[in-house]
Amino acid sequence: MKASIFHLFTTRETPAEAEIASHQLMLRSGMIRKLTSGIYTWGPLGLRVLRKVEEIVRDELNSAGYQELLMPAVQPAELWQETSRWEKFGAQLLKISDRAGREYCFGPTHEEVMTDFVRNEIRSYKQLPITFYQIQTKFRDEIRPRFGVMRSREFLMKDAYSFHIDHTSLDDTYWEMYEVYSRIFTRTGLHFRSVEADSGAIGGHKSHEFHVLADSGEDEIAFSDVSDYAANIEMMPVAKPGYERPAATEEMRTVDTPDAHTIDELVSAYGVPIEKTVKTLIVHAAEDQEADFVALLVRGDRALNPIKAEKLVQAACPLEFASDKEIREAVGAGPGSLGPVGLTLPVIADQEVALMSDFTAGANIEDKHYFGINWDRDVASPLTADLRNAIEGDASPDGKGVLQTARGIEVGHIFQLGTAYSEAMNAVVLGEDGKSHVMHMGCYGIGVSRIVAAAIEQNHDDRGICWPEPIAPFQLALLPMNAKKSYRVREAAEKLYAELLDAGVEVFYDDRDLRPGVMFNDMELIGIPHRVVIGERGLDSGALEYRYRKDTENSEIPLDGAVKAILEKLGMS
RNA sequence: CGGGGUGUAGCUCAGCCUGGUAGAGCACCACGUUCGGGACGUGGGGGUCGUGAGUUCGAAUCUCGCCAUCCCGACCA
Repeated sequence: MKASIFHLFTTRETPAEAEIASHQLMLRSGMIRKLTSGIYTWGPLGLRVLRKVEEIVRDELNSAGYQELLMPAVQPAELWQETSRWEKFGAQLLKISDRAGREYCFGPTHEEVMTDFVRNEIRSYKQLPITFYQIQTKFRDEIRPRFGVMRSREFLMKDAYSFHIDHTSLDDTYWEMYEVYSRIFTRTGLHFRSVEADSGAIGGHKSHEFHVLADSGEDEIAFSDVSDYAANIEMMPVAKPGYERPAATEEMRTVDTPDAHTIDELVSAYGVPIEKTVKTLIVHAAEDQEADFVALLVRGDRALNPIKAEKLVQAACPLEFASDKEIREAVGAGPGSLGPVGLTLPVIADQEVALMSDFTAGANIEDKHYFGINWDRDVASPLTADLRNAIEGDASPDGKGVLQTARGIEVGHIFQLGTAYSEAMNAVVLGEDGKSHVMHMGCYGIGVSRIVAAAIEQNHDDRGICWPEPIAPFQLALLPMNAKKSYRVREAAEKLYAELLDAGVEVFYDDRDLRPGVMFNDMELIGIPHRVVIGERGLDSGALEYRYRKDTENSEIPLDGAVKAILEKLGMS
């Protein structure tokens, strides 16, 4: 590709709207342009990267024997009503209607359409298992799109669906897909980690996420420092503490605490050790409960895990915190003065809280706390559950080692759906026994456009992007110095360019009449992995200059046999 | 949805407080000088100042509404 005919539009300044490195660099390099909130155009440069990622995904899935197809983006409401998701999916579902007033949505995912396709196509267990996939534009009306294509509303996704006669077959394909995903992410050249995950609203049984590791990631994952055990922090269980509750040593007493409405204030103003504090969170109760609210207790320095909390039978799902007003009406005191003693609401304590003694919590009286509270003596022992987030240093739930944490960007997710959709949509096949069987299903997603952003997040420096070679927009940048003035340079560059193209190299030949500094900066910004410079200086000594994007020093390549030497650098010989 | 911020040229921003008829840098066009790490000079094109109303002799500037956009939102108990 010649730069003179390629739309390269780089900027020196960082657009004000971009917060994180990948978003800034994608805008500065001209890979993407925003059309409107959460909706982006992929420019020629960005599209080359997107296509590279897509090709790796497609190639591995095809190799595994899965079949590509392409489904409509616009889907009729009736299909979604069959599974009740027309309502359940909520505001993320972009609903549209046609001229006759018929309702549709722009597909955020394709379980319904795929299940409909398969129930019409597949009649016999002999045709199973079968897996279809597509690479297609999805739309989810995110509450808060951000970070460019990292969390956009319109995005490119690979979604695959497998269909099975029974759960055993589903399990086989699930683990096969797990391996395929591992190969895909390995091939992109990114550092990733798979973790056990919450299957979330989609439901189902088993689920794993694949995360690209990056400090700016929105997800936190936890893993054992010695075993393979890893899970999203959302669902990482916390092991029951192995110790007994210490005996009470203090009497419970009421303390006026007008200055303490937060745990931090309690600690700083009254010298209470934070691990002796308990915070009380009031959430809405599930509809079938007698009480309207439930109190959840976690230690003052712990974070409530909302996923664990909403799985409690007593709590509403999705989790909803009580408002200030509701708390005052139900308890008689406001946030900042709440605690288990004298509380008339059902109480569920984190398992660790139940083992605390001599602790401090709000008195349910405005501006008062109880110090030296002990279970059984001052207040009945509560129901307990695992309610808090795991943190670094906790024992690994598999009993091996301690947990470490890292931040990640979720780029892949695989689920065992079971029969949730096939049952609702009556997707059945005839079995060996001559009877109808509801098919078992798996679904498997990869955020293709998100991978591009994640790759940059993981691979950049202060000069720009440092593409992993498998997904770089070009392999090599060929930069002639002052070609307009020097016939020799121009000739040599043109010749080398032609030879490299012949050899199948994806070369970006910068034939623009620009000062060298501009070329260097552009090439480093857009992150082309290999760079070859041709100048008068080098031609005099019979050499080309070579530099790898992540290096800081040049090396020389003899002009004689330069193509062969370059191919070696590119790993193509 | 709640809170906060911002809307002025393609981009980054100044001007607004204290009303007087729109600016800079980058980018773009032309010419010249430059030419191995984002050159310089001269000349030029480009903005109904988000939008609607109001106040005023006069509004980018003051007032109100609307729209768009960005950031934050259990961690408080």
